[in-house]
Amino acid sequence: MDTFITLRKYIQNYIQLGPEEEDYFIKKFSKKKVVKRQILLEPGQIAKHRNFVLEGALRAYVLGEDGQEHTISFAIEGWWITDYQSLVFQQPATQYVVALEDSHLLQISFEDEEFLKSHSPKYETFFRKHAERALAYRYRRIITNLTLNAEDRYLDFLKNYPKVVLKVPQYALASYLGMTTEFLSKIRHRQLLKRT
Amino acid sequence: MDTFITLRKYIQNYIQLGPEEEDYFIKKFSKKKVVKRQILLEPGQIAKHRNFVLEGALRAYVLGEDGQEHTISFAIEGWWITDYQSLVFQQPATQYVVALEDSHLLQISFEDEEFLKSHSPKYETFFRKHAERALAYRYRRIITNLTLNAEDRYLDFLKNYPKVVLKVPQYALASYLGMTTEFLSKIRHRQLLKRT
DNA sequence: CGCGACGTTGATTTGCCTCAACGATTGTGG
DNA sequence: CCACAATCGTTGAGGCAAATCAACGTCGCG
Repeated sequence: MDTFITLRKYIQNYIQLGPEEEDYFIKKFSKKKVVKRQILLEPGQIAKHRNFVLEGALRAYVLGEDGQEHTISFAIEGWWITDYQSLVFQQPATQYVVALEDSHLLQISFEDEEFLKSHSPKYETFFRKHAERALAYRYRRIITNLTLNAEDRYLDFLKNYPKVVLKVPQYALASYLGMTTEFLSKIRHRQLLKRT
Repeated sequence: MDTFITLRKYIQNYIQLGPEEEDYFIKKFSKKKVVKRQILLEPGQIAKHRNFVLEGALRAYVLGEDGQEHTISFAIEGWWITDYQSLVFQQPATQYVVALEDSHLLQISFEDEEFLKSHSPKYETFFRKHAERALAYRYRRIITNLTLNAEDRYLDFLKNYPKVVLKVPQYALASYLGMTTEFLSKIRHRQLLKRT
C-alpha cells in the first residue's frame, strides 16, 4: 500500500502531472512520525518544513501576554500545518506546532519547495493555488470572527469541520474560536438541552 | 508622467521582468476612476477584477444578520482590493467593495490574469508570491484579533498602518477592528489624555 | 442654510471572562 | 495492576470589557 496515496490525490486536485513528474514531486517528501505532545516548531525557530498530515492531528498556537494559548490552526488527515509566516519569509516563528496525538506526516523542506517551484511551472502553480485557497479560507475565518457571537462561531465550526471537533480537545477548540473552555462547555450544554 | 509607475514598482518587488515582459503585463491593466461611495462589487455578483489602487481609498465589508457593517479590508495607494473568495473561485461575492473617496484604480480581469499565469511562469510566480504574502498578513490579523483587547488592537493598527488611520472614517475602522464606533471614540479619547 | 453623515459622551445592560471548586478520565511509576 | 497525579471538562457565582441606547455636537456639501 502506497503511503503517499493521500498526498498524490491531494496534488491531483490542483494540477495535472505525468507519472514521472508526480514521482519527482513526491520524492521530495519524507515521512515523519510524531508522538502526542511532540513539538515540531517553537517560537524563535525558523520553520524549515511544510507538514502534510497523513494520519493524526496537530495544532498551532501562540502564547498571549498573560501566557494563555490561542490556537491558530488545526490539521488532521489531508491538511497542511506550519507557521506560515515563518516558512514563507524564513523569519523566526511566533507559533508552536505540536501533535495532539501520535501522527504520521510528510515533510517537504523549504529548499526543496523553492527548487521545485523554479524547476517547473506546474509545481509553481500547485503552490500558487494552494496559497490562494488558503487565503480564501483565512478570509472566511476573519469574517465569521467579526460577524458571529461565540455560540454561532461554534455552530459554524461544527457544521464545517465536524471531524476536527471530534478529534480535538475542548480547550484547543475554545481558544481557536476565541472563547474560554468554560464558556464553550456552557454552550455545548445549552445545545444538548435544545436537542430535545 | 507614467501613470503605471506605482504598479511597475510594485511588480518589481516580486519578480524580475525584461522591459517587454513588463509592458506585456502592464497592458493587461485598464484605468478606472471611481467617485466616493461608488460601488465596485456587491454581494451576489461575481468578482471580475483585481483592483490596484493608484490613488484614493476603498473598503470591503460584509453585512451582518442585523444589518451592521463589518469591514473586511481597506486599500489605499499601492494596495489591492476585491472579494478574494469570489474572484479566485468565481463564486458569488459576499462583500461590498466601495470607494471611501474619489479614487484611481488599475484593473486586471480574471481572464487576463488566468491567461498571464498560463502564458509565462514569471507571472505565475508573481501571483503566487502575492498570495503567500497576503496569506501571512491574514494570519497576522487573525492572531492580533485572538490575542489583543480592543484598545491594543487599535494601537497595533495605528502603529502598522498610520496612513490608513488618517484616510479612513472612524466607523469603518471600528468595524474592521471588531468594535463599535462609540467604543473606538472612547479609546481615542483615553489616548489623548495619556499623551500629556 | 439646512440636512445628512459622522463623531462624541454618558447611563445602562450584557455576553463572556475570571475564579473557584469539584468530577471524570487518562497516564504512569512503583 | 493498582494508586495517585496530571490533564481535561463541568458548574456556579460574581465581575468586567465592550455593546447598546439615547441625546447631542460638528462639519461638509448640495
